[in-house]
Amino acid sequence: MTTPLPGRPSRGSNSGQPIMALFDLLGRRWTMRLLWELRSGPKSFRTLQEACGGMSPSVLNTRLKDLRKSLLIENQPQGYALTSLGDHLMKKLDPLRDWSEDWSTALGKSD
Amino acid sequence: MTTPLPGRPSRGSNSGQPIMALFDLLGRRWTMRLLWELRSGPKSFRTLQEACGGMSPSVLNTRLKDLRKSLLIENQPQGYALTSLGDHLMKKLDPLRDWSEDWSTALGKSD
DNA sequence: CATCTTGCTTCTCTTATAGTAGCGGTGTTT
DNA sequence: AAACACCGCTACTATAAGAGAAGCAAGATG
Repeated sequence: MTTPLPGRPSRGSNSGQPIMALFDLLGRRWTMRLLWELRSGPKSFRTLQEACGGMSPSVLNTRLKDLRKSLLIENQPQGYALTSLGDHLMKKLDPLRDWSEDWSTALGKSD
Repeated sequence: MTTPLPGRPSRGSNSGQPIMALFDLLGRRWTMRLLWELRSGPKSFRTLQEACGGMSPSVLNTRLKDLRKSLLIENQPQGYALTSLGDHLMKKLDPLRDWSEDWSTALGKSD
């Protein structure tokens, strides 16, 4: 499957609106999780794989490719790392942590 | 597949941390998109389907089920609508629209 | 009665992801 | 040099998720 990028139609959207491309990109298994794991600093391919519970290397590789194409991560000597663009995105996603706590409570599974 | 909920292990995470369950839930095709479409008010099954470019009714149905279980949407007389919980989540996701514009620019596809 | 819309269900086919194995390269230790 | 340990992958098969078309039962409308 092709990497979803703003400016060109994505899955279920022929408008090419950036937000739709973003949902298409993030709405794939492991994508948000991977970015989340990289918040704490660069990680190697295998470290990432372990951090994600032994996720399939084939999928990991395709995700890493997509995220690189999307300029959200880059391959540095220390390993894969968020770009400043990716870092900004994660900062936008950060409030989700608080929300998910409330969510947990609402569902009566309040840890 | 089972609906990911906080408090129980989700795909790639045996911790049951709410944020992981959230990523698991949102990291599925159409999920974020559906919530996004409901921001503007309640929509019927078929309206939603059209809004999402004719997405498969089978998938739509399972997503709606999942989102109801997760208390993010509910079935009202006017159609499917965000719960207050779902509405709060969308407010947290709203800054993504701005970010995606910057993203678009960075990729040189500035609309 | 006939016709429309709505919320689905059922079916088959294709695509995405999981899971295991292993390669070639680099660096370090013996 | 040989052995090991790591690295970023690639190739393969098996299963699960999603696409796409058809249609059905229930309710409203003519």
